[in-house]
Amino acid sequence: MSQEQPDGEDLDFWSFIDYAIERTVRQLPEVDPLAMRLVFTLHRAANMIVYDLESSVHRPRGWSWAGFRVLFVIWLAGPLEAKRVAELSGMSRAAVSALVATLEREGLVTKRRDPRDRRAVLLGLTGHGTQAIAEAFQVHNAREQAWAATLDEDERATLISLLEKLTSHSVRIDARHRL
Amino acid sequence: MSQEQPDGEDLDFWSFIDYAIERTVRQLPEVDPLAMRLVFTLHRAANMIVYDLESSVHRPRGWSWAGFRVLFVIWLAGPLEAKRVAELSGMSRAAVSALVATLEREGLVTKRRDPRDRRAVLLGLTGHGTQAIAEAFQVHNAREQAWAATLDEDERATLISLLEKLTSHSVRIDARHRL
DNA sequence: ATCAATTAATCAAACCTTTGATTAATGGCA
DNA sequence: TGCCATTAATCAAAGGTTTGATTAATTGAT
Repeated sequence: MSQEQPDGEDLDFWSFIDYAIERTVRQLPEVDPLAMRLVFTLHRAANMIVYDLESSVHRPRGWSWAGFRVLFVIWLAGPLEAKRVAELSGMSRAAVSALVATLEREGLVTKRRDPRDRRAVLLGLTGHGTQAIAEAFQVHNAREQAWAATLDEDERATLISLLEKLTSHSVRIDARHRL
Repeated sequence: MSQEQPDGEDLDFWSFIDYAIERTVRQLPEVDPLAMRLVFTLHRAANMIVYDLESSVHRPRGWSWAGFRVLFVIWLAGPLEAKRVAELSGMSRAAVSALVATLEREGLVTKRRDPRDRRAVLLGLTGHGTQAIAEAFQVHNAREQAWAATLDEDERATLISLLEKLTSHSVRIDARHRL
């Protein structure tokens, strides 16, 4: 038992993936351990970075990660239809709608009906919103730089390139995406 | 205007990042475009894959992505303290607590007080839960393989290695993490 | 010109996540 | 032994996300 089945209680955040792969492959031989490790590690990395950025930069400003993403899109590309904001931030229209209600309440975002299409809502930033996102983004990017500094310049470029390859081929496997 | 400031309304999911970097660097010269692109692309990739896996594999089974992650941890390492489940799945104890309430209601997970430490709750899978996660994981991994097939074997190994380097050095920048 | 199909935003309901607080249990130190 | 600090799970409150439904507006075909 002690050699055959290592006690799950001894596992920690870092050791889990190796254990998981070993156990899974043993139980389900047709499982692809490399694919498993790839998705697990990618999800882990993104989660860790997002949690760090959100808790160190955005929450202290009263924002959420999602709120920051919407503010960022509107800052750069606004005023913009809510539908487009949803697309550019990778969220659903319903999520943007609920989120914008919060951001509007906080005096960061403005909403008005698009005169050219009465179905559509145009989202813009208030003066305060513009100032706040410009400031926050600098702090955010400084933190991004701290993370990116873990890799050298070549590694960064490689990582980006591989991730871009991964995402751009999503159409090939008909990946589900938000509407 | 037409050359100087491309209309935000022409942007789509794929073109946004280039536009965002160009615009940001122009407004805030000290911004590091590579770090920006790295974090953006990583978050995008993880988001796309998770959304695809969740909507194609887990939601049809009545599960959420988070539910799947908890079931997976308990399947492999359980029975296990809730605290440990939280650590291995990268969630907070409060999140696991709320999630397990749902999974227990669905007859997938069992909870009992740990006789050795009355504060702790031991989480295990029901027979049905065990069967369900084993089946779901095979479908899940097949989908993971579809994603991973976008890259060749060497690229996969490189990507994993870079992501692992990125995450393991989180301690170096004192990254915030869940308690 | 009319109608049906499509589109945009929001709603409803359920679930997931966060922080800090709460309650109960444990461990270590004096 | 007793007390205090720490620990574990849950609670409370607020907010974020999903799907399908709803309401209103637009578009395209006849």
